[in-house]
Amino acid sequence: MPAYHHGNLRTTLLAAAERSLRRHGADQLSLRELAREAGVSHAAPRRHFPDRQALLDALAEAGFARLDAELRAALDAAGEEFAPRLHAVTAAYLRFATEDTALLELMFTGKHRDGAERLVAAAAAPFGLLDALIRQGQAEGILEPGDSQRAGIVLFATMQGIATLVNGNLVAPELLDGIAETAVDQFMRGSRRR
Amino acid sequence: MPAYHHGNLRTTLLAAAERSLRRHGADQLSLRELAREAGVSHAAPRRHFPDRQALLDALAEAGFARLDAELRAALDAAGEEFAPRLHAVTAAYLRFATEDTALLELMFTGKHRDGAERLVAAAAAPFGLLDALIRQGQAEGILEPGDSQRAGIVLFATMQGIATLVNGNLVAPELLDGIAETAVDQFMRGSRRR
DNA sequence: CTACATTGTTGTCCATGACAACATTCACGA
DNA sequence: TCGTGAATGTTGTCATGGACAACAATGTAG
Repeated sequence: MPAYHHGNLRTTLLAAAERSLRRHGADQLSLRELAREAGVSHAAPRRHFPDRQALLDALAEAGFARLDAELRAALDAAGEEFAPRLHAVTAAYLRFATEDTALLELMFTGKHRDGAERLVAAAAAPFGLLDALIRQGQAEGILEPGDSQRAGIVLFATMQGIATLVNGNLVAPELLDGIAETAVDQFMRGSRRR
Repeated sequence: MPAYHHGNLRTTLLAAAERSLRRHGADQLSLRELAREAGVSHAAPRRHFPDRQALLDALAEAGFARLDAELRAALDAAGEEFAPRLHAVTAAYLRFATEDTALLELMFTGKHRDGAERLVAAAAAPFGLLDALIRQGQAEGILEPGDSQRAGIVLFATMQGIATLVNGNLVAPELLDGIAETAVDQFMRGSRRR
Protein backbone atom coordinates (compact mmCIF):
# COMPACT_ATOMS: atom_id res chain seq x y z
CA MET A 1 0.00 0.00 0.00
CA PRO A 2 1.30 3.35 -0.91
CA ALA A 3 2.64 5.51 1.83
CA TYR A 4 1.52 9.08 2.09
CA HIS A 5 4.99 10.22 1.27
CA HIS A 6 6.34 8.89 -1.94
CA GLY A 7 9.91 8.82 -0.74
CA ASN A 8 11.83 9.98 -3.75
CA LEU A 9 9.29 11.68 -5.90
CA ARG A 10 11.72 14.13 -7.40
CA THR A 11 13.88 11.39 -8.84
CA THR A 12 10.87 9.46 -10.05
CA LEU A 13 9.46 12.52 -11.76
CA LEU A 14 12.73 13.26 -13.48
CA ALA A 15 13.01 9.74 -14.76
CA ALA A 16 9.47 9.75 -16.08
CA ALA A 17 10.04 13.17 -17.58
CA GLU A 18 13.11 11.92 -19.37
CA ARG A 19 11.09 9.14 -20.94
CA SER A 20 8.28 11.43 -21.90
CA LEU A 21 10.68 13.95 -23.32
CA ARG A 22 12.32 11.35 -25.49
CA ARG A 23 9.07 9.88 -26.68
CA HIS A 24 6.86 12.89 -27.11
CA GLY A 25 9.04 15.98 -26.95
CA ALA A 26 9.11 18.85 -24.53
CA ASP A 27 5.88 20.39 -25.74
CA GLN A 28 3.83 17.37 -24.83
CA LEU A 29 5.38 16.99 -21.42
CA SER A 30 2.69 17.47 -18.81
CA LEU A 31 3.24 17.75 -15.10
CA ARG A 32 -0.12 16.24 -14.42
CA GLU A 33 0.67 13.29 -16.61
CA LEU A 34 3.94 12.72 -14.79
CA ALA A 35 2.10 12.90 -11.50
CA ARG A 36 -0.32 10.26 -12.70
CA GLU A 37 2.51 7.99 -13.74
CA ALA A 38 4.14 8.43 -10.39
CA GLY A 39 0.87 7.71 -8.64
CA VAL A 40 0.68 11.01 -6.83
CA SER A 41 -1.77 13.85 -6.92
CA HIS A 42 -1.67 16.43 -9.65
CA ALA A 43 -0.18 19.12 -7.44
CA ALA A 44 2.55 17.03 -5.88
CA PRO A 45 5.22 17.87 -8.48
CA ARG A 46 4.97 21.48 -7.41
CA ARG A 47 6.78 20.65 -4.19
CA HIS A 48 9.82 19.70 -6.22
CA PHE A 49 9.55 21.96 -9.22
CA PRO A 50 8.01 25.39 -8.79
CA ASP A 51 6.76 25.31 -12.32
CA ARG A 52 7.03 23.42 -15.56
CA GLN A 53 10.05 25.33 -16.72
CA ALA A 54 11.95 24.37 -13.61
CA LEU A 55 11.49 20.74 -14.47
CA LEU A 56 12.65 21.30 -18.01
CA ASP A 57 15.70 23.14 -16.75
CA ALA A 58 16.50 20.26 -14.46
CA LEU A 59 16.25 17.87 -17.39
CA ALA A 60 18.60 20.00 -19.43
CA GLU A 61 21.04 20.20 -16.60
CA ALA A 62 21.00 16.45 -16.19
CA GLY A 63 21.56 16.19 -19.91
CA PHE A 64 24.72 18.22 -19.70
CA ALA A 65 25.95 16.06 -16.88
CA ARG A 66 25.34 12.93 -18.88
CA LEU A 67 26.95 14.44 -21.94
CA ASP A 68 29.99 15.28 -19.90
CA ALA A 69 30.18 11.74 -18.61
CA GLU A 70 29.84 10.21 -22.05
CA LEU A 71 32.46 12.44 -23.59
CA ARG A 72 34.77 11.71 -20.71
CA ALA A 73 34.29 8.00 -21.14
CA ALA A 74 34.93 8.22 -24.86
CA LEU A 75 38.11 10.18 -24.29
CA ASP A 76 39.35 7.75 -21.68
CA ALA A 77 38.70 4.81 -23.95
CA ALA A 78 40.56 6.45 -26.81
CA GLY A 79 43.98 6.36 -25.27
CA GLU A 80 46.56 9.08 -25.20
CA GLU A 81 47.07 10.18 -28.75
CA PHE A 82 45.48 13.34 -29.97
CA ALA A 83 43.94 12.22 -33.24
CA PRO A 84 42.06 9.20 -31.89
CA ARG A 85 40.86 11.26 -28.98
CA LEU A 86 39.54 13.91 -31.31
CA HIS A 87 37.65 11.37 -33.35
CA ALA A 88 36.33 9.75 -30.22
CA VAL A 89 34.82 12.91 -28.74
CA THR A 90 33.22 14.01 -31.95
CA ALA A 91 31.72 10.59 -32.50
CA ALA A 92 30.52 10.43 -28.93
CA TYR A 93 29.02 13.88 -29.13
CA LEU A 94 27.19 13.12 -32.33
CA ARG A 95 25.84 9.92 -30.93
CA PHE A 96 24.54 11.71 -27.88
CA ALA A 97 23.13 14.59 -29.86
CA THR A 98 21.49 12.41 -32.43
CA GLU A 99 20.00 9.88 -30.13
CA ASP A 100 17.77 12.14 -28.13
CA THR A 101 16.61 15.04 -30.22
CA ALA A 102 14.26 16.61 -27.74
CA LEU A 103 16.83 16.58 -24.99
CA LEU A 104 19.37 18.27 -27.20
CA GLU A 105 16.90 21.00 -28.00
CA LEU A 106 16.18 21.50 -24.37
CA MET A 107 19.87 21.80 -23.64
CA PHE A 108 20.80 24.27 -26.32
CA THR A 109 17.67 26.00 -27.30
CA GLY A 110 17.23 29.30 -25.53
CA LYS A 111 14.32 28.15 -23.46
CA HIS A 112 16.20 28.55 -20.28
CA ARG A 113 14.76 31.02 -17.90
CA ASP A 114 16.73 34.04 -16.94
CA GLY A 115 18.37 32.59 -13.89
CA ALA A 116 20.04 29.86 -15.84
CA GLU A 117 23.45 30.06 -14.28
CA ARG A 118 23.16 26.47 -13.22
CA LEU A 119 22.64 25.45 -16.81
CA VAL A 120 25.49 27.51 -18.14
CA ALA A 121 27.69 26.06 -15.44
CA ALA A 122 26.63 22.53 -16.36
CA ALA A 123 27.39 23.27 -19.98
CA ALA A 124 30.85 24.48 -19.08
CA ALA A 125 31.99 20.99 -18.17
CA PRO A 126 31.78 19.47 -21.66
CA PHE A 127 33.28 22.65 -23.05
CA GLY A 128 36.19 22.22 -20.73
CA LEU A 129 36.84 18.76 -22.11
CA LEU A 130 37.00 20.10 -25.63
CA ASP A 131 39.26 22.91 -24.58
CA ALA A 132 41.63 20.57 -22.82
CA LEU A 133 41.79 18.39 -25.88
CA ILE A 134 42.65 21.31 -28.11
CA ARG A 135 45.36 22.33 -25.70
CA GLN A 136 46.78 18.86 -25.88
CA GLY A 137 46.91 19.13 -29.64
CA GLN A 138 48.63 22.44 -29.41
CA ALA A 139 51.10 21.21 -26.82
CA GLU A 140 51.99 18.25 -28.98
CA GLY A 141 52.63 20.56 -31.88
CA ILE A 142 49.87 19.08 -33.98
CA LEU A 143 47.60 22.11 -33.86
CA GLU A 144 48.76 25.63 -34.31
CA PRO A 145 49.02 27.59 -31.10
CA GLY A 146 46.37 30.18 -30.43
CA ASP A 147 43.13 30.74 -28.58
CA SER A 148 42.13 27.23 -27.64
CA GLN A 149 38.73 28.39 -26.43
CA ARG A 150 37.87 29.88 -29.74
CA ALA A 151 38.97 26.84 -31.68
CA GLY A 152 37.08 24.62 -29.28
CA ILE A 153 33.92 26.61 -29.71
CA VAL A 154 34.14 26.36 -33.46
CA LEU A 155 34.62 22.63 -33.29
CA PHE A 156 31.81 22.23 -30.83
CA ALA A 157 29.56 24.43 -32.91
CA THR A 158 30.23 22.40 -36.00
CA MET A 159 29.21 19.20 -34.28
CA GLN A 160 26.20 20.85 -32.76
CA GLY A 161 25.15 22.21 -36.11
CA ILE A 162 25.53 18.88 -37.84
CA ALA A 163 23.41 17.27 -35.17
CA THR A 164 20.78 19.96 -35.58
CA LEU A 165 20.59 19.48 -39.32
CA VAL A 166 20.26 15.74 -38.99
CA ASN A 167 17.73 15.98 -36.19
CA GLY A 168 15.67 18.39 -38.21
CA ASN A 169 15.57 16.05 -41.16
CA LEU A 170 17.36 18.61 -43.25
CA VAL A 171 20.17 16.16 -43.81
CA ALA A 172 19.70 12.45 -44.26
CA PRO A 173 20.94 10.42 -41.29
CA GLU A 174 22.94 8.16 -43.56
CA LEU A 175 25.17 11.08 -44.37
CA LEU A 176 25.98 11.70 -40.75
CA ASP A 177 29.17 9.69 -40.52
CA GLY A 178 30.59 11.00 -43.73
CA ILE A 179 29.85 14.56 -42.82
CA ALA A 180 31.35 14.13 -39.41
CA GLU A 181 34.47 12.74 -40.97
CA THR A 182 34.68 15.66 -43.36
CA ALA A 183 34.21 18.07 -40.52
CA VAL A 184 36.92 16.60 -38.35
CA ASP A 185 39.17 16.34 -41.34
CA GLN A 186 38.65 19.96 -42.21
CA PHE A 187 39.19 20.96 -38.63
CA MET A 188 42.53 19.18 -38.56
CA ARG A 189 43.66 20.65 -41.82
CA GLY A 190 42.35 24.05 -40.90
CA SER A 191 44.06 24.18 -37.54
CA ARG A 192 47.16 22.17 -38.23
CA ARG A 193 50.41 23.78 -37.34
CA ARG A 194 51.87 25.29 -40.46
CA MET B 1 -16.96 49.50 -38.79
CA PRO B 2 -15.50 46.08 -39.23
CA ALA B 3 -16.83 43.95 -42.01
CA TYR B 4 -17.85 40.42 -41.31
CA HIS B 5 -15.00 39.15 -43.39
CA HIS B 6 -11.66 40.38 -42.33
CA GLY B 7 -10.26 40.39 -45.83
CA ASN B 8 -6.76 39.10 -45.33
CA LEU B 9 -6.82 37.44 -41.99
CA ARG B 10 -4.21 34.90 -42.85
CA THR B 11 -1.61 37.54 -43.57
CA THR B 12 -2.58 39.54 -40.51
CA LEU B 13 -2.29 36.50 -38.32
CA LEU B 14 1.10 35.61 -39.68
CA ALA B 15 2.38 39.11 -39.09
CA ALA B 16 1.08 39.17 -35.55
CA ALA B 17 2.48 35.71 -34.99
CA GLU B 18 5.88 36.84 -36.17
CA ARG B 19 5.89 39.65 -33.66
CA SER B 20 4.70 37.43 -30.87
CA LEU B 21 7.27 34.82 -31.75
CA ARG B 22 10.07 37.31 -31.63
CA ARG B 23 8.94 38.87 -28.38
CA HIS B 24 7.73 35.92 -26.38
CA GLY B 25 8.89 32.76 -28.09
CA ALA B 26 6.99 29.94 -29.70
CA ASP B 27 5.76 28.48 -26.43
CA GLN B 28 3.87 31.59 -25.50
CA LEU B 29 2.29 31.98 -28.89
CA SER B 30 -1.47 31.61 -28.53
CA LEU B 31 -3.94 31.38 -31.35
CA ARG B 32 -6.60 33.02 -29.26
CA GLU B 33 -4.32 35.91 -28.46
CA LEU B 34 -3.58 36.40 -32.12
CA ALA B 35 -7.27 36.32 -32.87
CA ARG B 36 -7.86 39.02 -30.29
CA GLU B 37 -5.15 41.19 -31.77
CA ALA B 38 -6.66 40.77 -35.19
CA GLY B 39 -10.08 41.59 -33.84
CA VAL B 40 -11.69 38.32 -34.85
CA SER B 41 -13.30 35.57 -32.88
CA HIS B 42 -11.25 32.93 -31.17
CA ALA B 43 -12.05 30.25 -33.70
CA ALA B 44 -11.38 32.28 -36.82
CA PRO B 45 -7.72 31.32 -37.15
CA ARG B 46 -8.80 27.75 -37.61
CA ARG B 47 -10.04 28.57 -41.09
CA HIS B 48 -6.51 29.41 -42.11
CA PHE B 49 -4.46 27.11 -39.92
CA PRO B 50 -5.94 23.75 -38.99
CA ASP B 51 -4.04 23.79 -35.74
CA ARG B 52 -1.35 25.60 -33.87
CA GLN B 53 1.43 23.57 -35.39
CA ALA B 54 0.34 24.53 -38.87
CA LEU B 55 0.80 28.17 -38.01
CA LEU B 56 4.23 27.49 -36.59
CA ASP B 57 5.17 25.58 -39.71
CA ALA B 58 4.05 28.47 -41.84
CA LEU B 59 6.20 30.82 -39.78
CA ALA B 60 9.20 28.57 -40.23
CA GLU B 61 8.60 28.34 -43.92
CA ALA B 62 8.41 32.11 -44.21
CA GLY B 63 11.61 32.26 -42.22
CA PHE B 64 13.42 30.12 -44.75
CA ALA B 65 12.14 32.30 -47.55
CA ARG B 66 13.40 35.41 -45.83
CA LEU B 67 16.71 33.76 -45.06
CA ASP B 68 17.09 32.86 -48.70
CA ALA B 69 16.36 36.43 -49.72
CA GLU B 70 18.83 37.89 -47.28
CA LEU B 71 21.61 35.52 -48.22
CA ARG B 72 20.95 36.23 -51.87
CA ALA B 73 21.11 39.95 -51.29
CA ALA B 74 24.34 39.64 -49.35
CA LEU B 75 25.88 37.56 -52.11
CA ASP B 76 24.80 39.99 -54.79
CA ALA B 77 26.21 42.89 -52.87
CA ALA B 78 29.53 41.14 -52.41
CA GLY B 79 30.57 41.14 -56.03
CA GLU B 80 32.07 38.32 -57.98
CA GLU B 81 35.09 37.15 -56.05
CA PHE B 82 34.85 34.02 -54.00
CA ALA B 83 36.39 35.13 -50.72
CA PRO B 84 34.27 38.25 -50.21
CA ARG B 85 31.20 36.29 -51.15
CA LEU B 86 32.02 33.64 -48.59
CA HIS B 87 32.45 36.22 -45.87
CA ALA B 88 29.27 37.94 -46.93
CA VAL B 89 27.03 34.88 -46.66
CA THR B 90 28.40 33.77 -43.36
CA ALA B 91 27.99 37.24 -41.92
CA ALA B 92 24.49 37.51 -43.32
CA TYR B 93 23.55 34.12 -41.98
CA LEU B 94 24.82 34.88 -38.53
CA ARG B 95 23.00 38.16 -38.44
CA PHE B 96 19.78 36.48 -39.43
CA ALA B 97 20.25 33.62 -37.02
CA THR B 98 21.22 35.81 -34.13
CA GLU B 99 18.62 38.45 -34.53
CA ASP B 100 15.54 36.29 -34.08
CA THR B 101 16.29 33.41 -31.79
CA ALA B 102 12.84 31.96 -31.59
CA LEU B 103 12.40 31.94 -35.32
CA LEU B 104 15.66 30.13 -35.80
CA GLU B 105 14.59 27.48 -33.36
CA LEU B 106 11.34 27.06 -35.16
CA MET B 107 13.14 26.63 -38.44
CA PHE B 108 15.69 24.08 -37.38
CA THR B 109 14.37 22.47 -34.30
CA GLY B 110 12.62 19.22 -35.04
CA LYS B 111 9.21 20.53 -34.17
CA HIS B 112 7.98 20.13 -37.67
CA ARG B 113 5.15 17.76 -38.09
CA ASP B 114 5.61 14.64 -40.13
CA GLY B 115 4.43 16.01 -43.43
CA ALA B 116 7.06 18.70 -43.50
CA GLU B 117 8.05 18.42 -47.11
CA ARG B 118 7.18 22.04 -47.62
CA LEU B 119 9.60 23.01 -44.94
CA VAL B 120 12.38 20.83 -46.20
CA ALA B 121 11.82 22.27 -49.64
CA ALA B 122 11.96 25.79 -48.29
CA ALA B 123 15.17 24.96 -46.52
CA ALA B 124 16.68 23.63 -49.71
CA ALA B 125 16.87 27.10 -51.23
CA PRO B 126 19.45 28.55 -48.83
CA PHE B 127 21.35 25.30 -49.03
CA GLY B 128 21.49 25.67 -52.76
CA LEU B 129 23.08 29.07 -52.41
CA LEU B 130 25.81 27.66 -50.25
CA ASP B 131 26.36 24.78 -52.58
CA ALA B 132 26.65 27.08 -55.57
CA LEU B 133 29.16 29.19 -53.74
CA ILE B 134 31.31 26.22 -52.89
CA ARG B 135 31.19 25.13 -56.51
CA GLN B 136 32.37 28.53 -57.53
CA GLY B 137 35.32 28.20 -55.18
CA GLN B 138 36.11 24.81 -56.61
CA ALA B 139 35.79 26.00 -60.18
CA GLU B 140 38.12 28.88 -59.52
CA GLY B 141 40.66 26.52 -58.07
CA ILE B 142 40.51 28.04 -54.64
CA LEU B 143 38.85 25.11 -52.96
CA GLU B 144 39.82 21.54 -53.48
CA PRO B 145 37.47 19.64 -55.73
CA GLY B 146 35.16 17.17 -54.07
CA ASP B 147 31.65 16.74 -52.79
CA SER B 148 30.40 20.30 -52.70
CA GLN B 149 27.23 19.30 -50.88
CA ARG B 150 29.13 17.78 -48.06
CA ALA B 151 31.44 20.75 -47.67
CA GLY B 152 28.47 23.08 -47.83
CA ILE B 153 26.68 21.20 -45.11
CA VAL B 154 29.69 21.36 -42.86
CA LEU B 155 30.01 25.08 -43.39
CA PHE B 156 26.33 25.64 -42.85
CA ALA B 157 26.37 23.49 -39.77
CA THR B 158 29.23 25.44 -38.30
CA MET B 159 27.38 28.69 -38.70
CA GLN B 160 24.22 27.18 -37.37
CA GLY B 161 26.05 25.81 -34.37
CA ILE B 162 27.72 29.10 -33.60
CA ALA B 163 24.38 30.84 -33.74
CA THR B 164 22.89 28.23 -31.42
CA LEU B 165 25.62 28.65 -28.86
CA VAL B 166 25.30 32.40 -28.90
CA ASN B 167 21.53 32.32 -28.77
CA GLY B 168 21.63 29.94 -25.86
CA ASN B 169 23.91 32.25 -23.90
CA LEU B 170 26.57 29.59 -23.87
CA VAL B 171 28.90 31.91 -25.70
CA ALA B 172 29.06 35.63 -25.11
CA PRO B 173 27.69 37.64 -28.03
CA GLU B 174 30.80 39.81 -28.12
CA LEU B 175 32.74 36.79 -29.22
CA LEU B 176 30.51 36.19 -32.18
CA ASP B 177 32.44 38.08 -34.80
CA GLY B 178 35.78 36.69 -33.75
CA ILE B 179 34.48 33.16 -33.73
CA ALA B 180 32.86 33.59 -37.10
CA GLU B 181 36.12 34.83 -38.49
CA THR B 182 37.96 31.88 -37.04
CA ALA B 183 35.40 29.53 -38.49
CA VAL B 184 35.57 30.93 -41.99
CA ASP B 185 39.31 31.06 -41.78
CA GLN B 186 39.49 27.43 -40.75
CA PHE B 187 37.09 26.48 -43.47
CA MET B 188 39.23 28.14 -46.08
CA ARG B 189 42.41 26.58 -44.81
CA GLY B 190 40.73 23.25 -44.35
CA SER B 191 39.31 23.10 -47.85
CA ARG B 192 41.90 25.00 -49.79
CA ARG B 193 43.27 23.29 -52.78
CA ARG B 194 46.54 21.72 -51.87
C1' DC C 1 6.78 14.70 22.98
C1' DT C 2 5.99 18.83 20.86
C1' DA C 3 6.61 22.25 17.43
C1' DC C 4 7.95 23.21 12.95
C1' DA C 5 9.46 21.98 8.23
C1' DT C 6 8.57 18.74 4.34
C1' DT C 7 5.90 16.72 1.36
C1' DG C 8 1.19 15.35 -0.54
C1' DT C 9 -3.79 16.19 -1.30
C1' DT C 10 -8.13 18.42 -2.64
C1' DG C 11 -10.35 21.97 -4.74
C1' DT C 12 -10.47 25.73 -7.73
C1' DC C 13 -9.53 29.15 -11.41
C1' DC C 14 -8.30 30.44 -15.81
C1' DA C 15 -6.20 30.07 -20.42
C1' DT C 16 -5.96 27.47 -24.34
C1' DG C 17 -6.55 24.25 -28.34
C1' DA C 18 -9.81 21.58 -30.69
C1' DC C 19 -14.17 20.85 -32.45
C1' DA C 20 -19.16 21.27 -33.95
C1' DA C 21 -23.07 23.83 -35.44
C1' DC C 22 -24.51 27.84 -37.28
C1' DA C 23 -24.15 32.64 -39.81
C1' DT C 24 -22.60 35.69 -43.27
C1' DT C 25 -20.49 36.88 -47.35
C1' DC C 26 -18.49 35.89 -51.85
C1' DA C 27 -18.07 34.19 -56.50
C1' DC C 28 -19.48 31.96 -60.31
C1' DG C 29 -22.43 29.93 -63.57
C1' DA C 30 -27.15 29.25 -65.45
C1' DT D 1 -29.76 38.62 -62.19
C1' DC D 2 -30.16 35.36 -59.10
C1' DG D 3 -29.19 31.52 -56.29
C1' DT D 4 -26.30 28.10 -54.76
C1' DG D 5 -22.22 26.17 -52.92
C1' DA D 6 -17.62 27.42 -51.18
C1' DA D 7 -15.05 30.49 -48.06
C1' DT D 8 -14.70 32.61 -44.08
C1' DG D 9 -16.28 34.10 -39.26
C1' DT D 10 -18.97 33.35 -34.95
C1' DT D 11 -20.81 31.21 -30.75
C1' DG D 12 -20.76 27.61 -27.70
C1' DT D 13 -18.65 23.82 -25.61
C1' DC D 14 -15.28 20.35 -23.85
C1' DA D 15 -11.10 18.53 -22.05
C1' DT D 16 -6.48 19.40 -20.58
C1' DG D 17 -3.24 21.56 -18.10
C1' DG D 18 -0.61 24.98 -15.27
C1' DA D 19 -0.81 27.81 -11.23
C1' DC D 20 -2.30 28.61 -6.73
C1' DA D 21 -4.42 28.27 -1.94
C1' DA D 22 -5.92 25.80 2.04
C1' DC D 23 -5.49 21.78 4.37
C1' DA D 24 -3.53 16.99 5.87
C1' DA D 25 -0.10 13.74 6.95
C1' DT D 26 4.49 12.69 7.96
C1' DG D 27 9.24 13.50 9.30
C1' DT D 28 12.62 15.61 12.45
C1' DA D 29 15.02 18.15 15.84
C1' DG D 30 15.15 20.20 20.23
